[in-house]
Amino acid sequence: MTTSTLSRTEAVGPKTNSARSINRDTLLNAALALLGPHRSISTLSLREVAREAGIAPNSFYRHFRDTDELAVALIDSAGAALRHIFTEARRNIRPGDSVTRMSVEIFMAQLEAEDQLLPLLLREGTVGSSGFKQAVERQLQYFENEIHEEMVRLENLKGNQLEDARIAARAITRLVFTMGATALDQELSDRPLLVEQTAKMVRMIIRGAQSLAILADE
Amino acid sequence: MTTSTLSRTEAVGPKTNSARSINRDTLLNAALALLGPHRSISTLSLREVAREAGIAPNSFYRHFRDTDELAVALIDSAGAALRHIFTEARRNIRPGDSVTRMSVEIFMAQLEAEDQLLPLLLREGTVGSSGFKQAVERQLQYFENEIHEEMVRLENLKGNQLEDARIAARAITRLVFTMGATALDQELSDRPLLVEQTAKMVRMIIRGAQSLAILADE
DNA sequence: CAACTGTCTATACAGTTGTATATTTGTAGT
DNA sequence: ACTACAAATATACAACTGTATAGACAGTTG
Repeated sequence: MTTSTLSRTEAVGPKTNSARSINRDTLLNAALALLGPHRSISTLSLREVAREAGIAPNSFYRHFRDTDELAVALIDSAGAALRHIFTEARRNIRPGDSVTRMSVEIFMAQLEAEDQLLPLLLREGTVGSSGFKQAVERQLQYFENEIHEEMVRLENLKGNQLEDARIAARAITRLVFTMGATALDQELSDRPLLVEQTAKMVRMIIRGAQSLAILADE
Repeated sequence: MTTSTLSRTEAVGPKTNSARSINRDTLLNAALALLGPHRSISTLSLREVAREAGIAPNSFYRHFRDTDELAVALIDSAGAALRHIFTEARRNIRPGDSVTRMSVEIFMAQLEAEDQLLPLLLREGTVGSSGFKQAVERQLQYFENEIHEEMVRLENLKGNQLEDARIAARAITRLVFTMGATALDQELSDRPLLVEQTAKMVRMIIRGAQSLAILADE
């Protein structure tokens, strides 16, 4: 799952290494295991990851220049996996269901998923090296694009116009991610309420965007 | 400025210490100086702060249990100072001005303020100890409350009803803070555009909230 | 003055970190 | 089977961390 974006190198694998070969993915998984649900990537040390992966500290350099490069790879990987989950899940939505609520629910469900990929993306937006922050930003923009497309598509069906759909999509992305991050630090029992609130927020934005568009038409 | 919330202890000051006395504030300022515009609190070490403040490492313990306690104090202090700035600035808005746009502009202006208090609050929401994250959350809720009050007040004037004003206020707070954090990592020249976008997002939320309220009434 | 107070410092220690260097190991090619 | 080579390791080092311990200093009390 998490390996999909990183298989570039292993396809060219020069040696048919022994079964216990060490790739970038081994290290990524080790890092993921260390992170758990609350710890931040920036606190990972090179030695710690190497230890977890069962290799010597220096072997780390064969795969990543430093922990920062690993962090970026982790973000890219998590983002790709998540987007896959989302597009897959959205394909199965039956017509008539509330798309926004459905999406928010899928989103929040991922908070508790075993792989802990979403928390990764939620937590790490604002700290770290600039390269790292750019990686997170990139992933957010992918989501933003998908939401944008979805909005345009739906509104075309309804024959309405959406002014600044781009901005609305941006607002929705950021808002949902922020609320998700908030949810991470709260009790599990509070989450349904948060899902409800977040869905309502999203509806506010969509309706507000429509309303502003109508005004602009007159 | 940043000392307002922390003057508890110094008022009871037991000794008339020599002129170069070391308070919590001295350490807070040292930490602030080290942080600069991009560095995260969590990377501060006890020794580093002590060095910057010009005291021995162990003296740190006289004022804070650990760097985490200092971080919480820093957040509380920054939040209080910022809220003061905002309420002050909002008092001077002339009737007829767009409150939301005005507020967003004030907000974004604080991004470049010398004290760097806002960036502090924007950056540190999602990482760190749970105590620290709660401190940030607390500050966000203060802002949320103020926006809520403002919304209720304005909508009373217009005779409209606001459904879920609370949720709308929450959405606005989180969204503006997130967009602010995004702005921090972008070129200065891009910021006016971001201000525009963010203001529009806020207007979407407000209008969406109104629109949903009207629907609920029928 | 002497004793006591709280504040700050100096020294020290064990642990961890990133990385430079040299060495071993396992596999492929001829 | 022997060499060549890449991958992984072992050892080492200087820097830094948080903190334990003990001592120096100034100000307030008796």
